[in-house]
Amino acid sequence: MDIAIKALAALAQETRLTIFRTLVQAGQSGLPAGQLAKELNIPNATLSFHLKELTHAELVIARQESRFIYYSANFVTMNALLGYLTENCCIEISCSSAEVCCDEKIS
Amino acid sequence: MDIAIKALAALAQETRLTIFRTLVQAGQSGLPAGQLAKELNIPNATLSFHLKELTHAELVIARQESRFIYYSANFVTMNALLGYLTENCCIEISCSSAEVCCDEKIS
DNA sequence: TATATATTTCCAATATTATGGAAATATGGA
DNA sequence: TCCATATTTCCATAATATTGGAAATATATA
Repeated sequence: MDIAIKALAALAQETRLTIFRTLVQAGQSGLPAGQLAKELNIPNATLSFHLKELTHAELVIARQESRFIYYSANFVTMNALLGYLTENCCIEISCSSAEVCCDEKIS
Repeated sequence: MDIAIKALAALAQETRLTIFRTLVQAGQSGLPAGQLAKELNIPNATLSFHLKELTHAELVIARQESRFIYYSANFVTMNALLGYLTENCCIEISCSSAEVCCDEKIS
């Protein structure tokens, strides 16, 4: 539950939801911070703050690559969140296995 | 997106997530405010505040019944939220129709 | 109408979050 | 080592959220 709350809180903010959606679209490889900042027109300091929040909620993964830091969406956590919400929405209601998307079996 | 953010923000808070989960378990009929307060051991004023937040986010529905006000989970909004998250998590990834639960076809 | 019960509003204190400029830090290449 | 680039930390400010006690409101029953 704590994990779910952290993830929900991380996504419940326009700037961060936009960042996350952009990263989802960018796929597994993700994007470097600078490019994100340019693309979304967000000051570096602000972006850094929000990326830290997302990373702390484990919704985003950072990896260093030469002098760039690439950020990418963490589909595992997103899956877990959807699973949690689905379970807690479906209790005692015949709920067909609301299968979750974005399995790790990708690439 | 605005709607999603409101719903996420509403659920991203321990007290409210607990309230919501309790209401989900209570099913369609829901629970009166007083019983919720007793059950969860939350001061009336605090509960009222959070119920207002949840109602404002359309995650909860209030209906008057004699002198009680029954609150119940709004499965339609919850479905929409799950749909939104699923879509925005699945872009460009072969994602089988992650069918949503809790359809309104109940009762 | 008077009374008991249910719920909300009001209020003030406290805590948390968001923002962006400027300075600091890290990294790789010349 | 020195320089340019990428990213983060630091800081102050402003905005927003959470909490619960007390008073106000609504509703049903006698």
